Amino acid sequence: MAHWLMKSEPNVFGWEDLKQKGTAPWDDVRNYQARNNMKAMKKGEQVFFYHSNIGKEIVGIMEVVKEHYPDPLDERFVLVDMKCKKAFKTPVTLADIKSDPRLENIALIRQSRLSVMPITDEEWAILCDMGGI
DNA sequence: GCCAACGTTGGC
DNA sequence: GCCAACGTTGGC
Repeated sequence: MAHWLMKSEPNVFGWEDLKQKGTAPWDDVRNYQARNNMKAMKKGEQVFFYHSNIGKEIVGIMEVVKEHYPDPLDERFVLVDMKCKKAFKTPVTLADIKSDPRLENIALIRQSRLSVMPITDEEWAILCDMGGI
């Protein structure tokens, strides 16, 4: 099973919004690399939720409940449905991630503008541990 | 508010 | 197909 990370600005759509809804479509991705990653997501895979701009931290884990389908607003792109799974006990900040040498190659740092990216199994385990779960 | 990184657009 | 101009993301 692959692992992923998705970014959202919490003032637009944050962890609390997903928690309240339970399940929600992940929309507004307008970048082909990010879209290709969304297309590769399989039902049941786990995804970190990262708050960009405000907070700059991983706040929890969600799960893919519906694999990619066309974006009704733009057929070049796709949506996936995500379910709120588990909040981190302690959010893991970008500063925390940058200061850990084990995470120096994480896509979050290496490709700072990418909004949907794969996370290695090793990175996943480290980040879950840092998040207290 | 600034700017680096980088993706997209459009003229040629 | 190249590349300059431009727009966007996202950290600082």
